[in-house]
Amino acid sequence: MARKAQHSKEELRAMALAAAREIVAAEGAAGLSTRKVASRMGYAAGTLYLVFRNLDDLVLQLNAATLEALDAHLAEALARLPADAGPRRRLLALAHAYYLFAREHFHLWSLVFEHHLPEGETMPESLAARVRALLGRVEAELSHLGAGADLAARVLWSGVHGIAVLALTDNLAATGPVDAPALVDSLVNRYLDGFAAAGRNQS
Amino acid sequence: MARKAQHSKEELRAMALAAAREIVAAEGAAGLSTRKVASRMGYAAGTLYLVFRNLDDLVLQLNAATLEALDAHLAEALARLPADAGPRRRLLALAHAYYLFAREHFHLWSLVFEHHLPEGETMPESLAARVRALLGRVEAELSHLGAGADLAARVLWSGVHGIAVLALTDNLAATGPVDAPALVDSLVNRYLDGFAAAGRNQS
DNA sequence: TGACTTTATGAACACTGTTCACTAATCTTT
DNA sequence: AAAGATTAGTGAACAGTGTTCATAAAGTCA
Repeated sequence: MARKAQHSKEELRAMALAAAREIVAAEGAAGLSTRKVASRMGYAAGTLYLVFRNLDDLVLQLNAATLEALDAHLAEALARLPADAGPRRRLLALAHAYYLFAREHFHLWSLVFEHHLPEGETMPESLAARVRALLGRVEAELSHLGAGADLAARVLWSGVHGIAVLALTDNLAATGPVDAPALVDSLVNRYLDGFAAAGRNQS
Repeated sequence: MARKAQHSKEELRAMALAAAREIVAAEGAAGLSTRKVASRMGYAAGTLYLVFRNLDDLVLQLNAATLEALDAHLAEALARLPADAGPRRRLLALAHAYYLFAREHFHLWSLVFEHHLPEGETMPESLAARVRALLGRVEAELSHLGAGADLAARVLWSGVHGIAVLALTDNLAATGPVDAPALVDSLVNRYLDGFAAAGRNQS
């Protein structure tokens, strides 16, 4: 052994992710650079490459952490609900919590969906697992629908995500003021109503 | 006057947008650079600044063109429908056409939503007008709902957009194979069912 | 002390967006 | 035809980017 490490690799990793998180939160994805992350840690840029394959790798790990925080945020929202709250109420809570998280952590949340991995490469399992966990939360609240719950979960998840994207990137604001929570309510309530109606017709 | 222009400013603008479109379509937003656009036109990079304020400005104009192409694509889809097709059928056609366009022109379509304008700046009217035109198409098919048509239009538009985003960026694929058109069908049909049911209860 | 190992550096490379002094080609005027 | 005016377009420069890698510094062991 030689040159006692100031920080273990695990510490370096955590410091880099924390620095990157602060930068993205404050300046957006465009403000992120290896030199800026490194200098915030008190290291040279080259040091990052001892811990990450490249900047893409760092972003992927930051995104996994963001999804973990989102998951915790959703769990809290559910915990605040009365114990006897029904599925619809719980789904609405999840949907609104999702939108609030996206708004509060806009840049970090954007990075998750705007970071395209290089052609052909596949999402690392660490990230995929986090996505599954989130979707699982929605599926759990829809299990009473029986067959079709997984489809409904994906529709609602995507729908709420779409509302957040368009509302927060001003792509809807061009058409007048947007009340995103009202859109979320309408989506969840009408979709669930429709699902119930369709079910009655079939049976 | 001196040094007869090889191309008028309008021609330069069109050439630059065409070059940028090809680059983005082939390599994605990350592959776009002023030098690459210029060299494809047979000009130096500096020339672009005679026609565009900066690269952001070029991207904004490219995005306006992309939305124009999307609008034409939607118009075609409606035109292919039988003249007696009802609103639901027309809405489904619009939704599926939107998804297909996003899939076929993935990189160009992504650029529209992933290009955040600098903090505080507002979307140029040329783009805003195109967004309004697209949303107007959906609203037109929902006018039979009376009050709440504009809300429903935003919900459906956002929802279909969200499905396209998550399906095409593999953020849902992590949870197993995704049949995006089936998600679109479910969203539009159940939401309209639910809207009809809610309307009955109120009256 | 000398040999060995590992940590971290910082210079180098090829690239980026953007600016601007300048050239070369054309038009206008003499 | 010659001289002067005008401008389209250039290309070098600047500050920044991600990434690599020889090298220096600092520690351990014999």
